[in-house]
Amino acid sequence: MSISDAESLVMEVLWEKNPATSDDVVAELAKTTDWQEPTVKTLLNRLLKKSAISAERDGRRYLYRPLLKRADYVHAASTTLLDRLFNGRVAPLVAHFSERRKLTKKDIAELKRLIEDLDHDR
Amino acid sequence: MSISDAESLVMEVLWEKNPATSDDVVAELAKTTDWQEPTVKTLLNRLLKKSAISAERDGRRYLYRPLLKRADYVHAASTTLLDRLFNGRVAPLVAHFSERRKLTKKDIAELKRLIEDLDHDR
DNA sequence: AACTTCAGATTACATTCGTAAACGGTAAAA
DNA sequence: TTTTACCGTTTACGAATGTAATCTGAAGTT
Repeated sequence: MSISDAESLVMEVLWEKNPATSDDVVAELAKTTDWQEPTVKTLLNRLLKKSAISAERDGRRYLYRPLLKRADYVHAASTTLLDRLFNGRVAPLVAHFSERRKLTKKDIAELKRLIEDLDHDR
Repeated sequence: MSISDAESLVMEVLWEKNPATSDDVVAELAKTTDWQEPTVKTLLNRLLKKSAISAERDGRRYLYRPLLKRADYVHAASTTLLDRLFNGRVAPLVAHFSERRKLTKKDIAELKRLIEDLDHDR
């Protein structure tokens, strides 16, 4: 069962603030979307049904927590993209962005360090 | 108007064989999916409507050609993912795969060369 | 000229998604 | 204790998507 785009915005909020009440989530998403309260509640419920989050009663409300870890979600999404578009490999993606001149100086510096470190400790 | 997952498989075929008849596409996709002929034709029509491909009459059939370039599609999809998950930057994605030990030796070698080249010609 | 075939066009239909309104029960207030 | 408010639950509904069957018209065959 996969997380839709809209649902992933809710997950992002919970990854930032854990746990959160539905009001927290509504408030946070109001900053970046036009979603009404019922919309956010629907998304919370769909995520519950998918076991991507948990809900623990706290008096009259619930505290929602992410069950799915962000890193795992990121990994799944990234791997899917790499598989579909770059034969599952990272270097071709970097090459693509390089060709398009979309690597910032910062990117290049970071990549350099990364590669050096990798080369060393092995 | 965006290209759905199923539609993108049709595009991949057209990027490989350009132009292609619907039969070509059906035959090619039969290797990797269970799709019936009408399914593929529906997808071709939806892509036509989206102007992602063109159709030129050739006797009784059509020759289909991609209008959308693969590199552009790849770029749009990759950018969307980077923006949503890595603040729009490439290096953090590479770092993520590095942490997960998903960089192959080949990746590392290629990245090294890439970075060296980038460092030089500028 | 009538019959058949084949490709594209039209129609179909269940599911997921985005977006939200309406309902209902329990805690708080009067 | 009756009323109100609030929060979660249920229902809604159009658009997109995955998947395909059926219709139609023109081309080929007899």
